Amino acid sequence: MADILKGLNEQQRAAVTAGDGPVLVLAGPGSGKTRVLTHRIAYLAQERNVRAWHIMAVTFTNKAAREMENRVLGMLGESGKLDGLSIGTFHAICARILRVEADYTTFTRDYAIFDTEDQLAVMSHVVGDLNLDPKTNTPRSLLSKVSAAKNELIAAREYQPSEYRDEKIRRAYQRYDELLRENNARDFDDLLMHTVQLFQQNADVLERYQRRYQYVLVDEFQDTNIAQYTLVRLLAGERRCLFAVGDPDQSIYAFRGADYRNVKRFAEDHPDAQVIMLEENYRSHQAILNAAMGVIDQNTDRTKKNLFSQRKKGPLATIYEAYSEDDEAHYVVETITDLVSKGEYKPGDFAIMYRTNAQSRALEDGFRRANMPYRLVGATSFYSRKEIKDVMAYLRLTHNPSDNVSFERIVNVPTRGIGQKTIETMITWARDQGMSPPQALFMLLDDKIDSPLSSRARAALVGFAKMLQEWRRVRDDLMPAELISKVLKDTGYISYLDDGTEQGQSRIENVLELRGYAERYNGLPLVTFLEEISLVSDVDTPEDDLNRPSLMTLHSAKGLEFPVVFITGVEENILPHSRSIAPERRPGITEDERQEGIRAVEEERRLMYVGITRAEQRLYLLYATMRSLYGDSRSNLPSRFLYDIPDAARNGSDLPRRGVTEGERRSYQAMTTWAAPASYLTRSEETPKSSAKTRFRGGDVVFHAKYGEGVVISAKVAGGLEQVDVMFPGIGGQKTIIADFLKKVES
DNA sequence: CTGACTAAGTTTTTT
DNA sequence: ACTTAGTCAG
Repeated sequence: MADILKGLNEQQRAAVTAGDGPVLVLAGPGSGKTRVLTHRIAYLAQERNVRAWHIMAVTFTNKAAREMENRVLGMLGESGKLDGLSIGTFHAICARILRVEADYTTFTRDYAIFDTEDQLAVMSHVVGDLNLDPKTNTPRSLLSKVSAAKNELIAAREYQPSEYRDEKIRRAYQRYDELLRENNARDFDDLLMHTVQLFQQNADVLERYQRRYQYVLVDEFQDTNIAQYTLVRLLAGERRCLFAVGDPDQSIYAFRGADYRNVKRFAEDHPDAQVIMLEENYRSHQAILNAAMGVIDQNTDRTKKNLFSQRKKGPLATIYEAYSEDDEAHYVVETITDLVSKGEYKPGDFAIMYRTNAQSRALEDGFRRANMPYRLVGATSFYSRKEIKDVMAYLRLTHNPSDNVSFERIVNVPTRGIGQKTIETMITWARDQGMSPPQALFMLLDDKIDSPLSSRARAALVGFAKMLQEWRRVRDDLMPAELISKVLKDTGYISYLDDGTEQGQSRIENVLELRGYAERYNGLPLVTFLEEISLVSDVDTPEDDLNRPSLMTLHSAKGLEFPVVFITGVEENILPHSRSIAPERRPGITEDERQEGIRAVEEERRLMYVGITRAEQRLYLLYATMRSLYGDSRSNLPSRFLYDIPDAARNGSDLPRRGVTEGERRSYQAMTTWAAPASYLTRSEETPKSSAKTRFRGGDVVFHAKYGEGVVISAKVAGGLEQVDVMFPGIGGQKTIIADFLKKVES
């Protein structure tokens, strides 16, 4: 007991030792959330004699799951009480349940799991099948609607269209699900929704799992969606032994269905829940926390938290105004060099965070120029590389011949004379025969079968079919790695990649790395390998402990901490991202759209908050006055979030003034030449152009994304566009701006 | 059927 | 700027 509770504060202990009822741990950043959950598992196993078999712990990523498992093992490993403990992501746990309970579902045990790319391929077929206009109904947009519905547990036949556009979505959803079924495949959202359906439709199955999982613990609860929350409630059942840990202020995945209101729902659904708040921060010193609170306090619809730290005082947040992204990179590299040479920090103590992956480029250049090694976190994941996906498609098709997406992916890779036309003929023919294309492919092996294919095309397809048949024959006798070797050899895939370029070489290395990785599955069935690869985003990076500065997006910084943190590109249009502030710039939007815009900016604010709170000792916030984006050079204003940081918590560059003072407004107003309303004009003056009403008039205070606040001098409509002359004190000059780019500021 | 050209569209990311 | 999807001549 002493061991497990050692080093925990009173609230943390209360959480770890809480009784069997529902428990909600609401905790700030750096308060030891995950630690509490880890200790809770060890406590249950050791002190309460709960068999590990009865415990299910859900984490946000696979990596977090592995780390948690290791830590629990470290705490009570020798007692060997962890048999059967389930730690993993929702998706991994659901995938396994669906496989084990396949008899209760309409999919076979061998079902494939489709990732985003596969999903897009399926949805493209849907657009074709339904003759939808791909301009207005892109596969991507349809998919996001379907995914949102699934996340809310709305099945295709329950989807209620409320307007005409939704009717198309409903049909697309239906067709999409049909195609998945034909492929014997589920997408990520299905894993969750189908598991919920399995439990809802089979009381006996649910009861079995409720008996098994008597303790359900969920980490990062603010990032769960409705499906996940429903699942957790079903499992907890009458016992309601739910233990959820989260921080609504760190919810940054709403864009993919996470709903931080689950936290509120949990409290409402469990009125007797024990709610434990952890506010003490063990990570950062107070100045950093004050900066973080200044930013997050601007969000509405939240419970205010008072973050405090007993750490000794540390430096204030430094704001640096760079000229450009190159200067930004330069400043980062210089600062690191300086702090390292003083012996205060080692290279691995630094992290550089940014909103978008595209921003890493200039930083990488900077590091390379200075000959400083760095670590790039995330970016293109190993498993989303083309060459890896190709090889995986071969294995998946071998395992599940109904997988049309994999079939279409590699039927002509490397090129073997099977072109678009042949594939089309083949698919049409297969459909006419009531078979899947891969099934039809095997039919071609029989000479007597008639088909509309040319003899050349048929010969090419037969060659491919023979290979596939051979792989299917040996798949149970070979280890996964051996099967990969055979596929590579039979298809000549390696020489296909070897195009003499460096890129080709690195692709070959990647494929060989995949084969090396598959060695770990020696003795395990192919399906285990396939399933785990589908549910994992990236390979273990053994260089994780490399002593280098890390570059990452703010999203991938979640859960991490570093002594020194730089956040770059803290600018309007980047953080908050232009897409999230688009609604507030657009005039004449509906109330719903406006609310949507506010929600989007609040999520950006939480992202900024997550970034700031990663810092233990030093925090640098950078913005550039000039930055190249999509080719041309643009300038952004410093992010609104910077202005929310209290003066007492920051030093460095002074932020440019954003507003218009009363004195400036009056003096600029004196310059105004009113655009006279139409009623003031005589008939002769009333030309079609000038009679149009302007939205702005002299004296209005307006906001422009680039120049900040200004005062309208005059406005006129010409060529169908409202042109507004505005005086901007921020730049000390006058500009003519199209009205659409201006927003009225309430004064 | 393949390689070369052109147009379009650019968040965040884990599963 | 840069990738990538789609079109077209060889």
